[in-house]
Amino acid sequence: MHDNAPQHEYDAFAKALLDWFAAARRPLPWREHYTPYGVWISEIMLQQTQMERGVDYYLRWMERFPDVASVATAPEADLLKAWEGLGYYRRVRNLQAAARVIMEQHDGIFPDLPDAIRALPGIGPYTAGAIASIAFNHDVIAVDGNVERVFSRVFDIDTPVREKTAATRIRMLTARTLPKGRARDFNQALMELGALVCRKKPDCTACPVARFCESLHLGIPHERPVPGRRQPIVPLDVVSGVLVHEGRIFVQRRPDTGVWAGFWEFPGGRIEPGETPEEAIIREFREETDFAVRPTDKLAVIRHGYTTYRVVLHCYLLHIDASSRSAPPEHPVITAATDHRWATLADIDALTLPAGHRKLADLLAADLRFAGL
DNA sequence: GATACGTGGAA
DNA sequence: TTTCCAAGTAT
Repeated sequence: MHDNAPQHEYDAFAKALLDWFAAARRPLPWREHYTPYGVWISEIMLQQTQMERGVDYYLRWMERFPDVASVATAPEADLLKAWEGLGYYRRVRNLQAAARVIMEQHDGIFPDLPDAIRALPGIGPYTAGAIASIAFNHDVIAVDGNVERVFSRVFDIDTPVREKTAATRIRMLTARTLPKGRARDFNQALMELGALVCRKKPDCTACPVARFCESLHLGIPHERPVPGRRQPIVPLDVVSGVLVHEGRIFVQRRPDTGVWAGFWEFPGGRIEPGETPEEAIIREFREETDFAVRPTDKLAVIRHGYTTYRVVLHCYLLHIDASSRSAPPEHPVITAATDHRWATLADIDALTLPAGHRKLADLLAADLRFAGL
């Protein structure tokens, strides 16, 4: 298709897409009946998150927090725990902030006007459009990564879709294609097509709108969308220490800003150039707690990534080094945290940990050496 | 516009 | 194993 195609061409595209969606739509829990609260939670949860992972979290969340009021009044730690493992934890805090705005400024009723939805914390242009259309069937677009991919192929857009010219064009094309009164199904159909058919490796033989697709006609759908500049991945070697003293494990709470804000963790940090992991963990504990520690065992090497880092996490079992001056166990000198605890494994299970540290905690729980803890 | 912000699945 | 990236937002 071309931008200057006649309107009936756009309409035919929309009809083919809607007919396909009616048959191919996946039965997802938030599609059983469209409630504003359910659509909101699902949309926030699925931001930059794969569908399969989202479903389990969604069902547990709805069980635990069935409405806006329950989110507004819940302890933040409970919300965070329910979100543990999903990533982008700022979403949780924004969720609660938005819930409180809805309770206080909208009488507890989820707003239906696009501008009012957009004004809520954590809701940007995509999510505002998604809620306004999917929950309320308002005639507004919802352009996410799927829609950008689909349209970059259908209209053979040869510049990166995130750059302004292409982004503006895609939104104009989406608005022109959207059939009045059908935004709920149309927006979901476009995303569903991107998720099931027009994927990174497109399955054009199964595509209901193949006859409209310019890049397919040119034989280059796999060359669309044109990738933008990507951030380099930074490899990082990190140490983490499980300090055991009198049957308890030392954990600390991260600051309220930055990555994993407010999360609990085993102390540690980056291995500096020229440093062994053992030297690094001793230094980190001295810096962060003023404890003198002695590594007694290497527990694991855990690989995980976060945002633009690829981390190798070297994990050590530690004890207080009686031969060195150390802060007393009950009075660490906390410099990198807002709180600390001498915890049992059951305590740790109930805290919220970053994924890498949660893996370490799970290893401890399965290790007979820690059976009494 | 660039960057911070997580995680695990897929290839 | 490494790389890419999935229903983005805030700053």
